[in-house]
Amino acid sequence: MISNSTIAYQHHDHHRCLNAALQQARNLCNARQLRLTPIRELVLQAIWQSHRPLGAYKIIEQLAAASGKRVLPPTVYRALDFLLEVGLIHRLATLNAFIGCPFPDSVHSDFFLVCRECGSVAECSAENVNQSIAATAERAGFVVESQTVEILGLCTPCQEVVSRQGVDQ
Amino acid sequence: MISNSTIAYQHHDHHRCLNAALQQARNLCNARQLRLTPIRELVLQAIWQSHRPLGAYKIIEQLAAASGKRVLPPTVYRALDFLLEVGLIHRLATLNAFIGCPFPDSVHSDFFLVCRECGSVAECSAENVNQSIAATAERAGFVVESQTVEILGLCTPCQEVVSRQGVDQ
DNA sequence: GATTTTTTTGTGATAATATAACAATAAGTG
DNA sequence: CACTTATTGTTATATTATCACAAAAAAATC
Repeated sequence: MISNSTIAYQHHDHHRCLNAALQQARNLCNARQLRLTPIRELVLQAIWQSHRPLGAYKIIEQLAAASGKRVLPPTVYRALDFLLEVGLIHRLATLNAFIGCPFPDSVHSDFFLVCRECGSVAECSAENVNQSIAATAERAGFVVESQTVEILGLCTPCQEVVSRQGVDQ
Repeated sequence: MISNSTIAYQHHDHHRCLNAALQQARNLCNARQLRLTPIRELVLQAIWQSHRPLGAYKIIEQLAAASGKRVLPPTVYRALDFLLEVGLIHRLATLNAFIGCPFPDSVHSDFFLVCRECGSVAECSAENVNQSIAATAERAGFVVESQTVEILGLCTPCQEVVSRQGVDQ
């Protein structure tokens, strides 16, 4: 299992996440002769502000607030399309929002653990999940091409918070 | 594994699906003292026109075309909310569309096999998938509350069609 | 280095999906 | 019947996403 769940839900020096992500993105684009233009990098940066997924219009607000750039929807969506294509970000279908990929170098079909309390999302790549899906699909005569797996629940820190609230009531 | 994949993707007498679904819905609502009002039933009927998921605005068109009813979005969305709540339909996050539940009586956490070629969707309930997800989530210290699993690929009949097209080119 | 081609971005308009707020009606209850 | 609750009607609007075409920037070619 590959996962960033131990980091995503805990207090941590998030600048390191951000910087690592940006550096990885630059390296990856360099290696593949892709252009990480200023807008694309700004969008990626906005998304990596936290481990909470960000909607396209929130990104627009972010860019306006942080860098004074006023970009319009098509520009942001084009940057998002690029980042999705390259694998630097993912789109969460259940949230209509985007999140940075912590391990963009390895090809993986992954799933997401969405905490309903703090909103943070961790990404997991687990072979047994992929295999059980593929096996079950096969039994139905179905050939898998891509999968969307998004799990809603509670991360470790929020489990405590919620159970305390339960006790208090 | 519970699944309607053998029916959904094949030619079949779909009236039986439709009638069975409507009858199940009436029984279920009766048993639970819920009101399957005309609009709710019409919406359910529209959704069960096929095994292809239907968007909310397509449902509105359907109702206008089939029964001459001109309903507005909030009405349809309220009917959809009711049907979702009761478990008579599901919403597919990747498609922003709704599909009838073939086995609404049993509580299940299920996943969906979406054929990219014909658009039909089968529903599967497989314990091994749920277990592998739960187990992997647990390893990440995450408590699962609900899950969204949508698989895109090719159903059995469409595999043949697509491979023939490949040969022809 | 100037010209051409390709890629990327800007801009206005609009499509597609979904909800808020409040009024009107219908159904259930004492 | 009077009253309460649940459901539907209606207007307006929020949210997410795309189309079409012009402008600008970068890359490729001569």
